[in-house]
Amino acid sequence: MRLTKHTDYAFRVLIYLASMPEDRLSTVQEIAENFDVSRSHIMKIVQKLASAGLIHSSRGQHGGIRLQQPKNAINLRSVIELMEATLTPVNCDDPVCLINKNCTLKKILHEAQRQFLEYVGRYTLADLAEPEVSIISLLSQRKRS
Amino acid sequence: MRLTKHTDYAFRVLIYLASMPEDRLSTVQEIAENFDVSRSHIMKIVQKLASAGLIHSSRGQHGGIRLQQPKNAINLRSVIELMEATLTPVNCDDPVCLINKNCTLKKILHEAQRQFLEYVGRYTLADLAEPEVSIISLLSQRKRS
DNA sequence: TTCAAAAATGCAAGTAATATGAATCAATAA
DNA sequence: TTATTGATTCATATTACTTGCATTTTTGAA
Repeated sequence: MRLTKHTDYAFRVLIYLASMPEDRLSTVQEIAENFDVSRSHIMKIVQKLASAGLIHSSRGQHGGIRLQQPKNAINLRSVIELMEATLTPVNCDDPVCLINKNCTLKKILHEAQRQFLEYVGRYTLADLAEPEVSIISLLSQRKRS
Repeated sequence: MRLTKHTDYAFRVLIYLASMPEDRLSTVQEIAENFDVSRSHIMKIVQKLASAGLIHSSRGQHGGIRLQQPKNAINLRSVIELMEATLTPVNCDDPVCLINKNCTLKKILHEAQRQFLEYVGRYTLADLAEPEVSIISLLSQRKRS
């Protein structure tokens, strides 16, 4: 009962990009170094985010990535739904549960899950950015140490 | 983002027991056969449920297991909290996230998780039992086929 | 007292999902 | 044409989950 690290990283990448000046392009390399994770790994997350239209990427020299949408248009729920492979709380079919048809439990759990997502869906990336704390400064602190 | 099968099985076991006459003792063997899962596996789930006081077990010949509490006293939330190893939506410390301290995301996700549990907590095992559909009959159907 | 049934426990291993990285390809601007 | 950067593919590591086997302990019944 935990989000995958992919989802976690996706949020971190988005927050990172959101903390940058809008016109600045970041690179996968740069993010990977700051997060201390391999380039290819971050790339996978970036790929998904890009193919979903959340971030924009451009190749070539002086290429890079940036948010494609305004911060307040990137809903947290959509990020979770994009990144998580499974979002159903139980799998009644493996192994098949004979109570299945009239199962109230399934309904309850699904509704609870729906409420989870509904709540998260009230927020956007804009709600995560805390202007008074620059992430860039935090990251540069790390480099110094 | 899914409950473990342990939790799933725990619910199935509890529903099974709840469908039995109160004075009847079921055995792990019997449940394992009906669910088509190994005895030892069901045993582990039963162990946890027993040590938490949800079901009562007695050894020896003519021993077995049964609910220890009335159906309406067994809260679904407590079952989840008992069975799930991790109930925090994200792990900000692995790898450590530098945004950590002022992270609004963490707060949002935790609150969403809280709402999930709060909702599930409104129901008890009694809400899952559907008297008009006997589980026992469903199970015997399976045996026939 | 002995025996059989049942839970309790510990050990080991299989399996699937997740997480990670290396290497290579393709595009683009200087 | 070359350096930079995203895109893609492949392989592997790791972890959590799942399962089964073997043995022990308890308890009621013969």
